[in-house]
Amino acid sequence: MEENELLRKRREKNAQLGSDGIELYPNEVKVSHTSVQLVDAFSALSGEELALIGDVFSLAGRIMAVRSFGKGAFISLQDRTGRIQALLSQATVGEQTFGLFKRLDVGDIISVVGRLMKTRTGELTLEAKEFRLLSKSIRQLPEKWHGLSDIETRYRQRHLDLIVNEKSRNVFITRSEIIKLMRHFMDDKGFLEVETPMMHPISGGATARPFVTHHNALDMELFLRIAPELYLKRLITGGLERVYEINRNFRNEGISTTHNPEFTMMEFYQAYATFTDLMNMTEEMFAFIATEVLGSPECVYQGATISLKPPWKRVPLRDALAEYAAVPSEVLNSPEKTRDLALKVGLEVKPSDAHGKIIMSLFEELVEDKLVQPTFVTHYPVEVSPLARKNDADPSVVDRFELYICGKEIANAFSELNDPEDQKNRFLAQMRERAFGDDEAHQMDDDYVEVLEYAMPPTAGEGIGIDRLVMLLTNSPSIRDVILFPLLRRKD
RNA sequence: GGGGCGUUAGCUCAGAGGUAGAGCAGCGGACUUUUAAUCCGUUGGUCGCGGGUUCAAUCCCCGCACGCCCCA
Repeated sequence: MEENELLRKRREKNAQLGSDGIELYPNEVKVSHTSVQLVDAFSALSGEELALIGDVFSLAGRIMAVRSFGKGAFISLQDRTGRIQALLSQATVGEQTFGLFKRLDVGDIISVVGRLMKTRTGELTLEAKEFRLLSKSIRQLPEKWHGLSDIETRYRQRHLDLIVNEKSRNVFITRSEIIKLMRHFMDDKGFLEVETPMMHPISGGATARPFVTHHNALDMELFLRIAPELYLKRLITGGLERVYEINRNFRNEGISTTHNPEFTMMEFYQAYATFTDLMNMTEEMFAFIATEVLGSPECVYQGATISLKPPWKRVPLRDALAEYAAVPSEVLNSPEKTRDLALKVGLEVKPSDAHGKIIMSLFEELVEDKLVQPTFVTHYPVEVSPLARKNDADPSVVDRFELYICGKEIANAFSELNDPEDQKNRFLAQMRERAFGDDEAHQMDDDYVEVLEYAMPPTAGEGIGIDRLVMLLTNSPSIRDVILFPLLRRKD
């Protein structure tokens, strides 16, 4: 980075501080409280009451603002919990120490030890008895009032975003809470958290293009996983019965406000459950998390009020096409009419595309956006669901649902296919799709079929897109707002 | 991949074919209770990069890079 004048002056200043015997990057420091602990515990007390407590508080944090007035200065000290005002006055710390303080800069990290007091406007303030420089900054922070708003800089220099933008900080704190609550919810129901491979010799568990990598010692091609599904079902076959995994998936596809090439899923499998059970469980889980995080099962997303209070709407995919796009069932019953409609609405249809695949495309084109309140869309075509169990009454569809909220797919679940012969045939059908040029079609996985031959219990499984859920609960318009380091092109 | 918009000081933003502007930050000074502290003074720019038009381009034109939004 180019050396500008400000940077050069700071370096010179630091050299001077150093040669004056000031340690710029000392190590050990004892901190007794956080800023918010003090604000919460002592804001209600009067100055007289605070005076009785004494010099027992030590804090560390970053200087975010300085308001100096000659022989004293108020600073805003920011730590992980928030901010508190501190007062440095020459009368209290002495001329020499105050002189050192005046050489510090906004952005420096210091510790302060002192007592609590009230200013005449009633603000709780830590009056320093002593302070210590803990880490010297040589770069200027973004502006104190407007903060950092340039989107690109916020993503590329997330540390600045986090220092300066409280909103951004809160999004990631909430993200962590959401995941913690989800773990809590799953653990309570007797699920075991597991970790399965991120590097797969065969890419499977979803229809998506994988990232390819190579293991040198084994001279083996490997794929970053697009889903943990097949491994988790091996664990179900192994008798663990209830497992979940919260981790990254990687899909080699475009980037948008709802897509990052690596994203986080919570995927879980429950033996002796059906996809209907999972609908109930998902309602319960989301309402629980929203209530814990927001205080109620309602949230506002980009102006729309969303109620996560159960029960949510459940609608078979074909009925959704009728209800939201006025597509009659006689069209969906006929492969020819379905194809004609797809062409009419401008979809790209290949001659090899199966009937169910076109129905799915029509749904995505005509219905998805309209599903604002939480909606379970059920009974997807068998052709687009190679790992799901066929519906007993109608084998052209599977016992599957996708959850839509605010027009976005948030979860996908189904009763698992555990008939090894059916599974083998589904893989073969996918191979044919692949031969017709669909490079997202599922690969053949003979090892997985063999697993099913040992008998997997009837099971239902679900994947929940954590990033999208966090977007919803933090009212974030872009997935990049909820991923600390979203993928960007390199900037040289 | 296509279209639209954007890129000017550390940050937030104005600007106009003719020597580049503000606020904040910074620097120097004043000030013992500030709250975007205040007051006086002041430094700081490859106007994203490369070409073209022009006497003259940061501004107009073309291309590229990066970002955002929409579409596929």
